[in-house]
Amino acid sequence: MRTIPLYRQDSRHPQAQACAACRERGMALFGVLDETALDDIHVHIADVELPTGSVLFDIGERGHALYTVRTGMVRLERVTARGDRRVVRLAGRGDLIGQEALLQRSHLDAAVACTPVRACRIPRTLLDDLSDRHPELMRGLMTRWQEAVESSEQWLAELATGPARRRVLHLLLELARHADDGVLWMPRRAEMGAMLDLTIETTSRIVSSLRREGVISDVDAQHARLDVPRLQAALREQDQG
Amino acid sequence: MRTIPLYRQDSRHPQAQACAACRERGMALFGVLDETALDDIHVHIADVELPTGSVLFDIGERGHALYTVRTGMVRLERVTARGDRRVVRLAGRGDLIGQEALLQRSHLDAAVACTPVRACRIPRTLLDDLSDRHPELMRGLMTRWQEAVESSEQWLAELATGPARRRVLHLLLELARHADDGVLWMPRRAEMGAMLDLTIETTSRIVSSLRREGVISDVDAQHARLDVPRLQAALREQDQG
DNA sequence: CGAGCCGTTGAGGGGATTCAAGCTCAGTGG
DNA sequence: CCACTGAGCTTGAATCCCCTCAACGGCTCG
Repeated sequence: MRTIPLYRQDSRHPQAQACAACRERGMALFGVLDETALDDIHVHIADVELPTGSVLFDIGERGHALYTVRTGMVRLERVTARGDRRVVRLAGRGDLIGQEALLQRSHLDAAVACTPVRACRIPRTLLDDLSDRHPELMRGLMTRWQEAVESSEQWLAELATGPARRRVLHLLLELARHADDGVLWMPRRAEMGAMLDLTIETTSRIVSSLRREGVISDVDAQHARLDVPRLQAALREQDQG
Repeated sequence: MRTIPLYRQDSRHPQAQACAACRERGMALFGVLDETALDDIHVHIADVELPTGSVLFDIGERGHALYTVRTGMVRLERVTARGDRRVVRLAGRGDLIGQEALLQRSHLDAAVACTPVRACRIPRTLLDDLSDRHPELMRGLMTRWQEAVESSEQWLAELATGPARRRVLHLLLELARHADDGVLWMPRRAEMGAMLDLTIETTSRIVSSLRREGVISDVDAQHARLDVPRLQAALREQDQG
């Protein structure tokens, strides 16, 4: 296991430790940079803490920063031509959001904290500079972009397709991917509705029935434990029967 | 209006003319390159013609090339966990597809020609080389990637949301964006179904009724003319009433 | 001419929405 | 202490939309 150099451990910038921790997990965008380059950038990156409901950026804003999510969940949502909210993607630990800021474009969707969130705010100008001096960064950026495409298409294929029960089951799978200790975050029914294009009532009925079937069990109002084998079984029977 | 230099007009590489034409329209990925650089790349790029139904790349393939669509429509589709086809995006003139090849990743969705297609096949290795020597290309690449994200999220928000009629109307709008002369390509009912997650019968019923209402009128089996104002009106009434 | 594909239309059933009522729970103030 | 309130969740009943099953017509092609 790599250890953090001493001079970095008690650095004047607490951000240095945050960046180093990310690097350890191999999830940092700046993982490819060498240590001296890393030391330069901490000052520009802010580790922000956001309570549930905070807006990282809003629709139409000309973005000045990108964010890497460190903990918690962020939803990316937009307003349809019809006028209702539609969640198009979820971002969790390690995900990069707001890339469009790099292109000086305005955001087409809003990023809202679904849970308390810690994120690293990376100014656009920093990345502009870095990408000149460190072209090896580009590959990481492209990878993040591709991951956004894949995540969005995955969402379309599994969470926006088929009967309501199937969509809820797949949402639970998706939420489980982001759960660290077996306990997953349960969105409110209205939020699940915005994610799956269902009404509050339908969502509630399905969640209740899954609870009765033992697929999920409540931990508290916002968290539940998931019985993955049962969920898989439910999905199989759903997809064939 | 810019004219193509003589030496390029009767170049040994017919591709030179194709590339120049794209550049004229400002849609070329390589638009930022200067002319000598352009001359170098023609040899590597192939202008391919594909009949309806051709597969540009398939799910799971390790991609070796990217494609810019010059004419026609390409659908990007994948197979859901449930086992059915789901179209997640359409690509038309000027769109770049298959970027994941750059990252040496395998394709997560298949690209299939919906109509006769002309496309430029750009080998991965060419772009690898170019991005070293011409870092200004990166911005264009990132823009294309962002466009893929936006297109996929747009698809999710408008074509996968709400009642069937609304979804069909929005699909027609999307198809109209790619129509050059007021005549748009009408997919088969089964394809529209795969795009909107509807059955053939439901799709057929809605299309028929739109025809009766005068929103669309057939040109031939595969093409129709669209009355945009009526479509807009139909959408308004759909979304409010 | 029959076979097969595609689109259309009908009838019936099922699943999601709508409308409505009741529930729990936290916060508030009498 | 407890009624009051409002927000969020649940459940029921009726309606409507979409799917399923089925039949039929137009068209191409062997």
